[in-house]
Parts: sequence; structure tokens; C-alpha cells
Amino acid sequence: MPNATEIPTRDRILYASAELFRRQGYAGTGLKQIATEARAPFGSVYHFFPGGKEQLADDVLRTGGRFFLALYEAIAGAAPDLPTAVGDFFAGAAETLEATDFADACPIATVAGEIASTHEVLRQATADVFESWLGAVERDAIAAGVPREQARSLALSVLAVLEGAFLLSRSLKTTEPMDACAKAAVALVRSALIQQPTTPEATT
Amino acid sequence: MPNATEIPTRDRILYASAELFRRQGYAGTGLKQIATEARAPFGSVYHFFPGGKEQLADDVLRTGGRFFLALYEAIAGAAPDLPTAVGDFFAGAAETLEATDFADACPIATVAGEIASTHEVLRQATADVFESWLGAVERDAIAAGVPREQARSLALSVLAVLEGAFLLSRSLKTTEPMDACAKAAVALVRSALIQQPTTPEATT
DNA sequence: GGCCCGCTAGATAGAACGTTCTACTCGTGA
DNA sequence: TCACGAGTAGAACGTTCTATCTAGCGGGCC
Repeated sequence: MPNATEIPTRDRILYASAELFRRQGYAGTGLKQIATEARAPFGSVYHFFPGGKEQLADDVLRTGGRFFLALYEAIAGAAPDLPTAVGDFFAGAAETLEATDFADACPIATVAGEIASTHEVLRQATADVFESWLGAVERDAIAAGVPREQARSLALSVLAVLEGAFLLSRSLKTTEPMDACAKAAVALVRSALIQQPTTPEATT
Repeated sequence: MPNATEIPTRDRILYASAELFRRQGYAGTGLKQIATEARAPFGSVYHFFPGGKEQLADDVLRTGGRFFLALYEAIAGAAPDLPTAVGDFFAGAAETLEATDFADACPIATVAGEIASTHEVLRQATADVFESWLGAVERDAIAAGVPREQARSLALSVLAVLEGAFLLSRSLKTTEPMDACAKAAVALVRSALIQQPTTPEATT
């Protein structure tokens, strides 16, 4: 435990929770396991998150959502156009999957599927995060010349392809779905741009 | 409990498990809840599934997989071509989502995401089921005139879009993602057919 | 110095978990 | 008539769960 003193306890708990929740789900992860993984005393979990597991999960989902959004915006900002941005993002996802033995995928998907029908508070958190991502892609699509109505639809489709690719890749333990879906997502973006080319370049 | 005597206990357990697993996930569903929901004595669960929760889940996943495959094949068999079949399937999914208050989606997705990194036996079960679905779509795509290499890729993309649409629709509690993804999936199929039109009709 | 408070640390409670076990009912075949 | 096995029924076991509680550490402020 060398760096245990450098990173604040609250952040260690948050980080360990994020990793465990996204790999094992909400119900499959215990607070004791989180405390152990975070090298934090059990009592500290309730000290920093008085609302218990629910508040912790809510924070984890929203924090992970912001992080993933920032990741997308960084990649999109560095890419010359939207199709390239989407392709790069999928490629990065495939790399991460392979590097973590198909454990680290979407930061909220596993929990989202699990609690959608049973836990309204957390469902709302996942919905907010998804909407924030959709908004970013939609904005970039509009900036790239896609009409408003199509932009929303395009964002939904691209995000769905990504989420589906995460699930299939993790289940099949291959990046084959992610690779195939990368091409499909880029194709969807391209066809939306071809249909209404107004400002061919510009991203973010 | 009127029909409790008509349907065999084993089937009632299987059916109740399928419903609960897909809505609440594997870890989030208890065997006691399953027994209660199935109107079966608790001991019967272990009588019919001596392997316990794992064997029960394995059976549920594979049975649900066969059921969903049959559903696809029924829809595909009734449709005049592959794009129509895919569109009809997505439309049916949207209807089911709305009718069940966004609870009933993919029979295995929730569990698949949850156990992919933690439960090798069940991960293999979900992988087998996904492969069976991919095989069916791939076969239909080839029959419709899509080249072999593209057919596999198309099947992966279409399934990913479907799974992603399920997740987003359940989280956002709208069929908007499913509706948008239906169009995207049909577009993907169409573009694969246009690129190599050999036998424009024929499905299944 | 003495006090206070953020934080650490973990014991503890009570419920729920998966699993195992025994006892019982009832229809069938010898 | 009796034995037997399939299935019913649920108690009990040890573990783990979330959550609460008390106690103590240690640095900053009066």
C-alpha cells in the first residue's frame, strides 16, 4: 500500500467502486469488497457516502459518465472530422477491452441494465449520463452538417452500436464485434453526412 | 394459484427465473424470490436443478436463447426480405418494451453484462446463445446475397445495434432509441445488399 | 497546552443469501 | 398391503449483506 496515502480515501473508494461496479454489477459488488479494494476502513465508506450504497453508486455513475464524456471530447477534438472521431473512439475501446481481458468497457452499462427496472434513482442517473453523451455526439453531428432531427437519431444509433459492441465483445471475449461495429458506426455517420453535406469539416 | 397445477413445477421455476433474471440480473435475484414467484416449494428448486443457482441460470439462458431465436426465425420467415425482417423484429421489440414498462428486453443481456468477467460457466452460455443468433442472421444475409465475410460483420453490427437499443430504451424509458436503431439497422442491411446484389429477395 | 473535529478503524446487529438437510405426501407397482 | 421414489415443504446452517455504532487517532485553532 504505497500510494494509499497520496490519493484521498474518498477518491480511492470512488475509483474502486467504479471498477467493481462496471465489472461485476451493482448487486454483485459488496461494500466490504469495495472497502478492501480501496484500502479504506469500512466505516469510511459511510462517512463519505452517508446515503449508503445507493449514493455511492449514484456518484460513481455520474463521475464515470463525466470521465467518459471527457474522453470522447478529447478524441473528437483531436480528430479531423466526425467519422474519424467515431472510428478512433471505437478503436480505443477495442484496445482497452483487450488490455483488461475484456473487463473494462462502458463505465455504466452493466449497472444500467441491472437496475433499469428495479432502482429508479440509479436508473435516472444512468439516463442522465446517456443523455449527456448523446448531447455531445448530437452537437458534433450538427456542427458537421447533419440536420437536427437526423443528428439525434444518429447519436442514438452510434451509442447503441457502441454499447452493443461492448456487450458482445465481453461475452464472446473477442474484439471482433467491436471491430465490425466500428466500421458500421463510421458508415452510419458517413451516410448521414452524405445525405446533407453543409459543413463537411468541423468537429466539437 | 389457478394454473399452478397445469404447468409443471420445473417449467414454472424456469419461466419465473427467466423473467426475474432478465429484469433484475443474476446477483440481484434470489432463489427464494424465484420459488415464491413460481409458486413452487423452495426445495423443488434444488430438486430440479441440483447444480443450484448456476445450473438454473445456465438452463434459463440457453432456453431463453432458443426461444428468442425461434422468434426471430418466425418473423424472418414471414417477411418478404431481410431488411423487412430486421425492421419487423425491431418494431416487435419496441412494442414489447412499451407493453412491459421497459422491463422485458433481451432475455440474456442483463445477465450477460453482469457475469462476463466473473462467472466463466455462464459467460460461455451467453456466448453460445449470441453465436446461435449471429449464425441465423449470417445465414439469412448470405441467402439474401451478402458475401460471407460481410455477412458475419453485418450480423454482429445488427445484433449490437439491437442490444444497445435495448439498453438505451430501458434506461431512458422511451422507445426512441429502439425506433432510431430500427432505421439504422435496416440501413446497414440495405447497404450490405446494395454493395453486392446477387439474390435480391429470399430470406431464411 | 488543551480542545475539537475530520477521519480512521472495526465490532456489531439483523436480515438475506445459497445450500443442505430432514420430514412428509401421494401415486404406482410388486 | 406394503415399499418405494418423485416431488413437496420448509427448517436450519454458515456466510455475507447493508447499515449502525462506538472508540480512538492526530492535526489545526483558541
